[in-house]
Parts: sequence; C-alpha cells; structure tokens
Amino acid sequence: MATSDELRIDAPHRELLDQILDKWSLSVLNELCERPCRFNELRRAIPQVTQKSLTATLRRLERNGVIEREVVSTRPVAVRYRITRLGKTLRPPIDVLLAWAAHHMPAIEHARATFDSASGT
Amino acid sequence: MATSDELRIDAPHRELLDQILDKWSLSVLNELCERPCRFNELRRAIPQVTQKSLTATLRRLERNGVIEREVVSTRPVAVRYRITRLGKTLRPPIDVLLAWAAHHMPAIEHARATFDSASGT
DNA sequence: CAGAATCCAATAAGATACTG
DNA sequence: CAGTATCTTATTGGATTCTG
Repeated sequence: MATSDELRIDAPHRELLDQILDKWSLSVLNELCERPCRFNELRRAIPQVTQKSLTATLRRLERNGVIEREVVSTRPVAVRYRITRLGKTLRPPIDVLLAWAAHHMPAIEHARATFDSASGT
Repeated sequence: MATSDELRIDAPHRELLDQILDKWSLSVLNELCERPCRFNELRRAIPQVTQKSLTATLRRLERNGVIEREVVSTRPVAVRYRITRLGKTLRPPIDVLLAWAAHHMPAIEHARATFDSASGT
C-alpha cells in the first residue's frame, strides 16, 4: 500500500518548490543560513549572479517568508537580509539534497558520458 | 566550526540539481517511482505538461542516469520509461522536500498574503 | 550602498502539423 | 504510439545607465 498516492505533487507544491529551489535560491539561502548579509555581500559571495537576478531572488524568497529584509537607515542606507525561523526549517531538506548530489555526482557524470557518447556516435 | 564551508554549492552541484528538480522532473520521477510508464501514460498522469516539455524532461533525466528508456519493438512501437537504481536513491531527498512543502504551506501562504498586502498598499 | 529602469539577446514555452 | 520539425510567442538573462 501507499504506492499510488503516497505523494501527489499538486500544482501549489510544485510552484512553491520552484520558487525556493531555483537557480540562485539555494546559494542565497546557504549564505544566509550562515550569517545575515548585505546586498553586495551576497553579490560577492555568489559571483555569477547578476544584480537583477539577485534582486528578484531576494524578493521572491522574502515573499515566501523564508528570508527577511531589514533597512538600516544610515547614510547611505544599509540593507540586511537574514533567514527567518521558517527559512531555517529549510536547512535539513536542502542538506539532504546537497548530500545526495555530492554522493552521486560521480555516477551521474558517468551516466552523462555514456549517454553522450551513445548519442554522438 | 562547520559554519562556513559545511556546504558549498559549487556550479556542478547547482547545475545537477537544476536538471533534476526542475518544473516537471519531480512529477515525472514521482510517477516512475511508482511504476514504469509509457510516454502517453505520463502525459495523462501529468496533464499540464506539453509533449515537447515532457520529451525534454525525459531526455534530461535519462542523460543523468536516473531513468531509462526501453523500446519495445512492436507495431506500433511501445516505449517504456522506468526509474533506475540511481534514480531510486532520489526518493528520500524528494520525500523530505515534499514533506517540507506540505507541512509549511500554510505558513508560506500567510507570508505571501502579508507581503502582497504590504506591497499593494 | 542598494537598487530601479531600460534595452536587447538568448532561451523556453505553446501550438500545429507531420512521420515511422 | 511516440515522437520530430517548425513557427511563433512569452519569459529570462545580461549589460548598461541612473538615483535616493
């Protein structure tokens, strides 16, 4: 039993995971799990991300309640992003995922090579 | 200790997770974890996916070694997709993820509502 | 510093038609 | 049945400029 509907992936769940597991979110969450960061700190920590994409990612994560944005009114302004309590609960799932990736990476690279050579020939 | 580099998300890992956790992969893997499926069975099981996206998703998953494609040469041909041994190891990470989503969905919807009303005003 | 605005190129997604 | 091919249309991503 529990084979058929143990896990239904309905649209809301898919959409949610899409928003939290996208290209840059994992890196951002990973940074913010370690310490609060300012905008340009994050840019430096994740060099490949553009300012535009980083902004979009931060907004999305904030909207979903996993990070929060605090404006420190100095001159010039400082903005500090930090992980929320809800966001912290994401750590175990993400860890499991990264552990999976790290562990199986060799097998996957082998599979890719096999696939590519089979197609390329 | 173990705060700073406990988890580095390097490019290969990010790319890998991108390929396996994308919009349709979770649904496809979920179906194939339960039983082998033919192409059109998958289409019916995941009604929103287009034929084009499903084909792309299946190729990508096959390339990464988590599913395999078997052609049964009847007339007309049948194609059977099934999960591989490697693919089965994805189940626990995915389960953890879906459990997280299911459990925290209410909190997230609340966060979204709060965020949206704060912006909209 | 922390973005918003804009423009443009590249890519992805949808719809349709066709094939072994 | 299980796709491929093609065309068109969003949607994304990068680069650049500007601002409180």
